[in-house]
Amino acid sequence: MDLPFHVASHVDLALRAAANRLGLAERGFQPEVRVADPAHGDFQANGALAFAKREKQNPRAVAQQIVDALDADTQAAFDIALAGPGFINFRLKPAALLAWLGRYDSEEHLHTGASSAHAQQTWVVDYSSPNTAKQMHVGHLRSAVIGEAICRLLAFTGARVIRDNHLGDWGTQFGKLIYGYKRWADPAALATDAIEELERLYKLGNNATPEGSPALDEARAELVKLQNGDPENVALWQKFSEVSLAAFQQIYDRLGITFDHNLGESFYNDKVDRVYRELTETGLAENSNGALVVFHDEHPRFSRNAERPNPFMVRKADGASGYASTDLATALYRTEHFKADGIVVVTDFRQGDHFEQLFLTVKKWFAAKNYRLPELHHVTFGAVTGEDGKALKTRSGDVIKLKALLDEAEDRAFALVTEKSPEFPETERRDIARAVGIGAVQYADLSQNRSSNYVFSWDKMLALDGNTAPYLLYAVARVRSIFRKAGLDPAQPPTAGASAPETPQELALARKLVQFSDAVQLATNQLRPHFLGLYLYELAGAYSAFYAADKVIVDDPAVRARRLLLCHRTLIVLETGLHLLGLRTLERM
RNA sequence: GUCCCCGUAGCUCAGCUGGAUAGAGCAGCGGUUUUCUAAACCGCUGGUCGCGUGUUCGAGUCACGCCGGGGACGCCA
Repeated sequence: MDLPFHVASHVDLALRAAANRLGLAERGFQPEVRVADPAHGDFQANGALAFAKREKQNPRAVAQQIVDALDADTQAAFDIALAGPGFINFRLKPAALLAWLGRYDSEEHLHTGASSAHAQQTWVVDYSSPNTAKQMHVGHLRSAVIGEAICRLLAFTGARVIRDNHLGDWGTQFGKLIYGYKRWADPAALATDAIEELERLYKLGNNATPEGSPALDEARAELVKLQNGDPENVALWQKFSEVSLAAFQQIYDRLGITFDHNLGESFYNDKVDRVYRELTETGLAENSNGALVVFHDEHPRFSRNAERPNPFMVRKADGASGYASTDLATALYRTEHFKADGIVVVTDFRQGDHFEQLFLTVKKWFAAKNYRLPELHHVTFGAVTGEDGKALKTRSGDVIKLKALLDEAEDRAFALVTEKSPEFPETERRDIARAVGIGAVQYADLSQNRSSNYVFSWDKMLALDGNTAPYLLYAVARVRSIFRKAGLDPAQPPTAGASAPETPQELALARKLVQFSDAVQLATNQLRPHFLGLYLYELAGAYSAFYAADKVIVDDPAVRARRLLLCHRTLIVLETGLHLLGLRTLERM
């Protein structure tokens, strides 16, 4: 039989069919299939327990009944056993493992297998989103890294993904920047490191315009001129944006990120009037102290009756738009223009309230106007701290620039590569250092549950053991090394005549490989890339154990072919998975 | 005051819609290489899952209440 990519869903369907034949389905039987502890099997179904309890029957008897009613193909593919109070354990037989591995033999076929989950869907992912005229710093790292991984996971599972960089390119800071620029801009500095110079000019402008000073009035006048379309200031603002994007792109190139759009806040300037109008005419928004706000009275936090009311500020009392209004306009634009089925916004957890209010408002607004409502997800993440638990800073207390952080990662990785593989030519060591260093920084973010804070530690992320990028990249290099030494092309492994996995390490590795589909599904459904990272770590561990126990290049052709097959499938799954997380893989290291 | 996130081994962290004996890495102790990358592998040691009550056949996971850390709370984003 042909097992599908996602074997757990086959088990689920087979159990449902069996329950249906027994008439249990209409009484509410749910299989409850999940990946099992390897001690028990590959998958387990727990549904008989709850069902039997509800029906006041013996759970083991119910489970046995269902097992007996399973179709012949499923019975043939799995060793099936009852255990404990009524668990049904499924263990893929070696032949079935081999059949699955035979079918999913390339990154492309893995993608085909996974792509039904979000087929025909469009997802807009809003991530990174730095402010223009400033350098990206360490605080921008997580959104970029996590957001990119989520994009790749969604695309791998079949979605059309639109990467949208929602730049902070509009706001009061531009008055002060223009004020500073017009007085102190240094053309030479602008030519060499424009963004550095813009930061300097903003600081000068900010320091020169204290509260209540005439200079502040001048800066505000510059902002008003910009907002009213003054050609000189608009040209300056455009220059700031271009310079900023060019600087950001240098970072994005190193992280493997390419945005489809850079629709910043300024893009929505002319789209907020419609938001005001529709929220007012639908009665969702109201005037409060001169501002246009939305309350959500059903929600204790956002009710007008809350002890400290926290309304959603759609328009400020002075008539200016805030980010609530641009975010509302953004949600509408993504729905209407991109036809988004899902919208994902990746920001840190401190903006949780804002997005909760935003989504509540969008739901009511779209319902009132009869607009189609996409899935809305706010993907949050915790803070990055130093090993002292405090915000990450340089020794002198400054914010760490992202460029400097990535440079240091590469430098440290280069020192490691040079220590471990001094015989490699320097250009190759530099290249390896880029993949290992940047990958270590990315993977440190991705290997951990994004909800918690994470402690930034060079030693941990560059460690050669544990759940780190170097360990995973090393596993890839070891697989490739076997093919290289044997003079074989890993793109065309000689796996014909492979026998089914046999040794404990072969079986454990084969089982792990089949579970790739579960890891992808879990990581994508929950928008939590660390589930995939954890899986890859376990896979690399299973491979290392196999590597130590079972020699691949042996004389027996059937054994050699099956071990090469396992090596090859490990290679494509590891590489596919690492690429999904945004890492670059290596030939050797 | 209201709400959100976090609290699991000495340290850093996994633990998915409640499931079987709570798992890794580091640190500590002990092994493995005439054999495909030892940047590896294997074993041992290490836990009142912050505390309490409840729901359940079953709770690290759910509910409620405390304790501790971080955060948000009207015109910044």
